[in-house]
Amino acid sequence: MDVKKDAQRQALLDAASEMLVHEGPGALSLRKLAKNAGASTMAVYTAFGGKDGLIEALFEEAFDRLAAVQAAVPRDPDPLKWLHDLGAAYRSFALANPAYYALMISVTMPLTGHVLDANEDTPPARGISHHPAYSCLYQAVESCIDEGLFHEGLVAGDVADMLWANVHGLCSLELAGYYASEKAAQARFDLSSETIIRGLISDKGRLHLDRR
Amino acid sequence: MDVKKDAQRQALLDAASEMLVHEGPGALSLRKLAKNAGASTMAVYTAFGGKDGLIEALFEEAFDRLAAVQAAVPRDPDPLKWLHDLGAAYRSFALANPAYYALMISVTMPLTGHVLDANEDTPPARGISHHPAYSCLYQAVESCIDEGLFHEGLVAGDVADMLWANVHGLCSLELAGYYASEKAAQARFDLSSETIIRGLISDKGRLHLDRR
DNA sequence: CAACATTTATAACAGTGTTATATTTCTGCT
DNA sequence: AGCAGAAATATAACACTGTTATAAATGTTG
Repeated sequence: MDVKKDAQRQALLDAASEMLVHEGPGALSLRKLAKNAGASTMAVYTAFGGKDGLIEALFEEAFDRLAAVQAAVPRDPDPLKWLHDLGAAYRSFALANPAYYALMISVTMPLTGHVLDANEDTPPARGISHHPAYSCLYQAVESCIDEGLFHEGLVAGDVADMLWANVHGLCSLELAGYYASEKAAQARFDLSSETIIRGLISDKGRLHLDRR
Repeated sequence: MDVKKDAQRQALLDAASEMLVHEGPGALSLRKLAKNAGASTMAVYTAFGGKDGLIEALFEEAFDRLAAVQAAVPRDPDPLKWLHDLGAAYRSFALANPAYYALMISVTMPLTGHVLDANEDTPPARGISHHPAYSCLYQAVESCIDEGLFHEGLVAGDVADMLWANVHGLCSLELAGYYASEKAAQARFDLSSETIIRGLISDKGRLHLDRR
């Protein structure tokens, strides 16, 4: 019965998610999880192959949630506005789900495990570039380029990567408590997006910006 | 004898640093550390108060190393060039010391421990804004503003924070393996710094840029 | 229905950080 | 100097962790 197996797997995932959100990634132990989900410790091994598999599953769920948040952002006719709203939604997600966000970072930069060696085969970009969580951002950038709002020669993927890295840096520092207040963090966020947009737009984009 | 105590403390710190660099943060166990340093497990408790204290000490050492790298960057007469070189040096540090860099991130965003609650008192910005590792960046931005290269109304601290967050985001994603190659990562880095500078400079700054 | 495969539960194993308990060492004062 | 008292040590125990072996129960298939 695949349905029963999937049900148990989902129950474990839900319980793990609950523990993750309420007690943080550090409090996620297999024994407590099994107790909370009303299962045995071994269930985690048959369903996920071990703790790493469970973390990976939670990692994917985090990205799915982010993708849902990004997809829910209204596609403003002005691609620059859309781009801005996507960034704000990203930050909202990070602030609303700090444990998930911490998990997303921790898995890609494994602290509990080992440091990535140079000779270790890292899955190419972890396939994030092709994840739904990324596609909205990519499309918004593409729209800006198609409408000639940006400078000549800019490649959508490069620009999207840059924007992603920027909001990621801002959010991770904010969650780490680097900024004195949420207001200060918001100010950094606004300044960043404003500055980067200013650096990207061409003269035509500037015209477009004045006109709206 | 304080000198003896400090010597033992330094020996433990050196051994921990060695283990951190060669085996990653996950392999740093107190028992192995004590064995490597030729001491007892309790020595870590008398010297650092526990593993958290040790991690904190390594964290401070990481920032000190970063500060040294930043301070070693030649202070180019052109503050924009200086700013660029500081960013490049930051990335070099992150790539050369991935374990230390991972530690810097992990402590500020405690994964092994708990997630920061809203009611938890986070030391204001962890005092990083006043750390030597930050001051070069701040001074370079200040120079740009003093020379009128940037737009009116920009505050040095805000701009420095923004730049820090940006390079941090880029480096952490690069170390996480998000980019297909080092060349791709370099391209993102160049595009980012170029775009942000373009977004910051005023018309006078543009003139300055053309003239050099 | 019987034979095989899979998934459970229980317990054991090898680790971890931390703490308790003596023992030793060092410090400071008369 | 010598002797309290304090501090640092070493050893072992404790409560945990993820993982693995073993055996019983369950499910699947010919």
